[in-house]
Amino acid sequence: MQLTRERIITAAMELIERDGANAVSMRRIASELGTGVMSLYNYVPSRAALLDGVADQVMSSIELTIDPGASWEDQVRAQARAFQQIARTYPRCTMVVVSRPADSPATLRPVELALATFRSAGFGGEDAVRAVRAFIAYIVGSLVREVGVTPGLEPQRPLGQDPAILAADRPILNPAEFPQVTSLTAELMRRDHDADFEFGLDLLVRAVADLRPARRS
Amino acid sequence: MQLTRERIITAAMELIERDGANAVSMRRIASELGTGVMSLYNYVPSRAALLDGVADQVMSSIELTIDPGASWEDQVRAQARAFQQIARTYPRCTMVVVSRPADSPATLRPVELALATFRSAGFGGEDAVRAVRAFIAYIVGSLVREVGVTPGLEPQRPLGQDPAILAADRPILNPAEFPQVTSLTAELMRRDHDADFEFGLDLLVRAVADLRPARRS
DNA sequence: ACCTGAACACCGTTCAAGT
DNA sequence: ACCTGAACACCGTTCAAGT
Repeated sequence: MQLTRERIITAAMELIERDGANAVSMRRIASELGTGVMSLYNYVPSRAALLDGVADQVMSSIELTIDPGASWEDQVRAQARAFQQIARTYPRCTMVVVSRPADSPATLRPVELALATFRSAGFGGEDAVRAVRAFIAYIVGSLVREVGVTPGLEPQRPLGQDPAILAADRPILNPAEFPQVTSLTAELMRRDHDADFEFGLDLLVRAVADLRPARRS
Repeated sequence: MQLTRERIITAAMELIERDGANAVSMRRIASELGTGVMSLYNYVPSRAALLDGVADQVMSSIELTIDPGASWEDQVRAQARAFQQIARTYPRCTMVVVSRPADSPATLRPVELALATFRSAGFGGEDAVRAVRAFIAYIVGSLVREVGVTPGLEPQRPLGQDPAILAADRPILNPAEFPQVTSLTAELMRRDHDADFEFGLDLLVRAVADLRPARRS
C-alpha cells in the first residue's frame, strides 16, 4: 500500500494510543507500516514535524457544532466541552497537542469561533481575546490534569485508574502538618473529571458574564 | 567531590534550564559531574525517578508566605502567583513539574494551604476541594501556555520570543475564514503573560467568592 | 558494600548509493 | 525523481566484574 503523510500520521496516533506516547519512534512507525525507516522521511521532514502533524490531526477532529439558538454562555460551554472531549477520544495524544505552540489553521479555528462568540455577545476585541485565553488556560490545565502523563508522555498508571493522592499504601502524611489533606481524603480521592471540569467552567462563564458591557441585540 | 542524590538533581535542573529539557540524559548528567554513567544509579533508581526528584525540588522552592491580615481572596491570589512564579524561575523545568502526578508531600503542601484558606473563608470541604482543583487547572494551563514546549520538552523558540500567532512570515490566513483572528491580530500578538494570568485569576476569584456560603468569623 | 566498564537493545538523522 | 541500507552519534539500563 502506498505510503502517504496521512498514513504515517495515523500510524503514529495509533501507536501513541496503544503503547503510550514515547513508543512513537520513527523506527516503530516504519515497521508498523512495513517500510524502511528512511522511507518516512520522504513524507515527513522530522520526528518533530510528525508530532506537529499529529497535533493538527487531533485538533481538526474537534467537532464544533454551533447552535445559533443557544445563549452565548451555552455556546461557550459547548465549545469548551468539545475541546475537553479530546481527552476522552485521544487521551494519550492529548499531551502532544497541549505541548505544541498553537498557530496552525487547525488550532486557530476553535479560537476564531470562540472570539466570534464573545464578540457577538457584545465583548470588545481586547476582552474577547483575554477571555479566550483564560478559557484556553483552564481547558489545557484540565486536560493535563486528567491525562496525567510523564515528560516522556507515558501515562504513569493505567488510564482511568485513580491518581491515588492518598492511597492506603502511600507513606502516611503527618496529620499535624497536613490537617486539611488528611481530613479531606475522601473528597480528594473521589475524582470525577467531568464534574470537576463543569465546576470550573461554570465559574469562568459566570465571571465573564459579569464583565459583559451593555447589551447588543 | 562526593556524589549525592541532591547534586545529581541539581545538575539535572541546571542542564534542563541551560540546554532545554531533552538534553537531560543520564550520560550528560554524569559527564557534567565527572562520573561514569552507572555511578548515578547508586543514588537514583532510574531516569524517571530523577525527573520526579526534579519536580519535587521545584515544588519545594515555591515560597508560600502567608499574610494573615489579608482577605481570603488576596491570600488565594498570592498563592496562585507563587505557583505561577515557577515559570519565571525555572521556565524549562516547568513542564517536568506539570506532567507528573502530584502526590508527594512537596506538591501536597500548596494544596494543604489552599484548602485551609478556603475552609477558613467558610467553604465546606467538598467545595474547597473543587475550588482548589479549578485553580490548579487554571494555573497549570497558564504555565503550559507560557512556557510552550515540545513533547520532547524543548522550547520551540528562544524563550521570551513571541509565539508569532500571526507573524508576517506565516502563511496568510484567509480573512473570510478567520475574520476575528485576522482583525484581532494586534491583540493576539500582544502577549503579556502576567496581565493574562491576573485577568483569569481575577475571574476565578470573583466567581468563587459568589459561591461562598454564610459568613464565618 | 559500593562502584563502574562493557554490552545490549534501542534512538533520530545524514549520506551516499541504488532504482 | 524517488527510495532506502549502512553508518554515526546518541539513548537507558542490565549485568558482571572490580574494589
